Amino acid sequence: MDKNELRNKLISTATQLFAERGLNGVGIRELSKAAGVSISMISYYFGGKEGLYSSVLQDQFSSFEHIEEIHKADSEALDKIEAYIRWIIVRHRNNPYLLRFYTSELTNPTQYFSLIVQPAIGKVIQLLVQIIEDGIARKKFRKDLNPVDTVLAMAGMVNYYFLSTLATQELINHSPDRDEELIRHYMDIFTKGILS
Amino acid sequence: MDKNELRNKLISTATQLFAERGLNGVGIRELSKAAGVSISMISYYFGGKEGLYSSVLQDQFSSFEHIEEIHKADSEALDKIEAYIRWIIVRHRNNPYLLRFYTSELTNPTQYFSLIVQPAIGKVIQLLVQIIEDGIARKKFRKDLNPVDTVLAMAGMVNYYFLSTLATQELINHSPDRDEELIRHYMDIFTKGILS
DNA sequence: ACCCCTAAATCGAACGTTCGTTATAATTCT
DNA sequence: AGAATTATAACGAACGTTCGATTTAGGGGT
Repeated sequence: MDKNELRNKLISTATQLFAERGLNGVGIRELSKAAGVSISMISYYFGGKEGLYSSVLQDQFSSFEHIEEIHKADSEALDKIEAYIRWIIVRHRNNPYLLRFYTSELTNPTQYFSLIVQPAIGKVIQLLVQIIEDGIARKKFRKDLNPVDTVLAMAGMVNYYFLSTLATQELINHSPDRDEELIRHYMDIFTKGILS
Repeated sequence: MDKNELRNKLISTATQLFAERGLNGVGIRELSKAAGVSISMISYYFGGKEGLYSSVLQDQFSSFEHIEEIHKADSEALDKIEAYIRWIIVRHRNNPYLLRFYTSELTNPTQYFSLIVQPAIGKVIQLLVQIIEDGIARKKFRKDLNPVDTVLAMAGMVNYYFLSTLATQELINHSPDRDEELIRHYMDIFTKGILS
């Protein structure tokens, strides 16, 4: 048995339960039972329930660190934007729980927001702002764009698609099969607008 | 003293506390003390803590019922879209707590989601889809738009601006003074895209 | 090879606190 | 008088943490 198997089992179980019902919605008895581990292991490994939550958060937002990969050396601003949209979608597909922690921390920040969440989000936004500014400087994009607003518009479009899943299940097909179509569609709207 | 003053005081206090810390993050002792009301009144008026939460939810999403006002008889699709964006912004300005319940119920639905939240959101989306479809039919909008995706893109842009407030405080000014600029800017991006 | 010792890992029980609810009696208002 | 509201206490259940005991693994002495 791996030395860290128990630790990892706790984190993966906690990720699912905290995501589904929130930090205060899950007790450590239920959590440890679901993980098949003794209740005391939570304090032993993480210093307590809050420590476990912070480890979960750290794990969830660690995916943000690889955002630089969007910068494919010699690609154009538009390609980078598409790469970003693709990156968000892949992120949500690979980790359906991230959005819960994301919105939960943005609307009800815990003490770990400024240490874990804010830096991760800030890094991405900064990078995207640079891409937009670059596009404006090269006269690819309109020069009257506010870079930050523009970035939020783009990020909002994509993230909201996943956020609204529960409310739009009967209106559209959310299956990954449609992701490519979605990317093309959102790129189209974002670059050319909806006017004919 | 109004007969309903106590009831309203409980709802407004609960709205703030539930929004800030979630249903499970607030105890009824703290809640009743903050409202300046006896603890037994929660069960007396609402049948318990959950009942109070459901009343808060109902109150929060009641604002969605006046969405029809966007339909100014003889206005164009574009004007209706701007009216919607304006309506969202006013809604968030008037009630800074709504977004918390909105995202919380979308990512961690309680038993009241399908009764209160889903119908409210569904109604708005349906209306917006009609607007887009109408615009397409009148050849104002591109005919290759997927109406639902388009609506989500628009709603996402605006809502995400408010959702991301905590993470973008140091990047942009979120004061209402800038709302008109924001509306013009988002209308611009949404209709004409970012390309120059 | 065997035993001993230690440190880490793991366990389940118990602790004191807080939870939401309910009952009761006193008080205030109409 | 009667209704509304109060404060308080009690209830069992659940909470997060802690503690002593047990198991496990490995190294050193023989």
